[in-house]
Amino acid sequence: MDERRIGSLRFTIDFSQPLYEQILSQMRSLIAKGEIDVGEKIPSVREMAHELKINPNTVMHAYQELERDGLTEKRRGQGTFVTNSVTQIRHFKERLALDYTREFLLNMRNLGFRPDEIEAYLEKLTHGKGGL
Amino acid sequence: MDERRIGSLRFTIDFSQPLYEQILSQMRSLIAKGEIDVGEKIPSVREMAHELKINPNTVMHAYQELERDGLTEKRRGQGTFVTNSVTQIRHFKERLALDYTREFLLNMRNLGFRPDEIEAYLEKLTHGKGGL
DNA sequence: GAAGTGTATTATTTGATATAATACACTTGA
DNA sequence: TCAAGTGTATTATATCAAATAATACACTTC
Repeated sequence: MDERRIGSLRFTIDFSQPLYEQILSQMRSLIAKGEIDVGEKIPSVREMAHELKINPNTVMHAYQELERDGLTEKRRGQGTFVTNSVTQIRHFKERLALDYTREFLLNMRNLGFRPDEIEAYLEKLTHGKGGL
Repeated sequence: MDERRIGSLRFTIDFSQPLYEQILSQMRSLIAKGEIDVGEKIPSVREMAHELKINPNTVMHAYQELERDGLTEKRRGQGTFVTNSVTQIRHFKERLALDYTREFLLNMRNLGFRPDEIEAYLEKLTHGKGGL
């Protein structure tokens, strides 16, 4: 587990997942939660690679996925910027939320849980002592 | 997408995931839902490999995980059997349900959803027209 | 003892992941 | 103008997980 600060952003890298996926998911989260502003510049490929001590190609991989998500736009010679479209970001969140929820429901149903049981279980876990 | 019947069991194999993981998750589901009875014999490594047209070693991999889950017991010269312990199976379901739910909550929170929003979203999706 | 079990070993292939080194195209600003 | 900083592309290499292949061994049942 390795933690690095890049500008005002905090990144945590380990070896449990592919590096580019870790960058991708953390960047998605930062943008989705508005911790990076709309239109704001994100760290350059080279800076990110240098700070995280990984290869620029690996960062590139993550950044290309971000653009496919519609979350960023690249400007040659300038850098990579979060999209100005709040709508784009909202759509991304809706898309991913739907994916996550469907996967969760499928997993639980494969264990034999019925829809009402799933809701009850989630509620119990959410409201339980200790939270989460 | 390839579908095979092995005895009374139905298996579906594709190339979206590692083969042993597909066997593992489908077998887990069959046992968890009681579609294979407690104490019942499951297909032999060789039979499964032959029917699914894959390598016995790959089936072995999945079966070893099943045993680590506490869902099966192996008897040399006889075969692999679902555990007789209903408690074991219940514990496995509780363990996995907790994992799935925690992962789901983490994913949603990373998108900026608050706990009450997550519950509301799940409920909306579950009770919506079309189901699932 | 033959047939069917799980198990172990060794070798090989394939694809995803990551690194490395380099070069090119574009933009900005001194 | 040109240096510095951007994204991009290419080629080569290394590593590891996943899967296959071929065999052999130990055990159980009939």
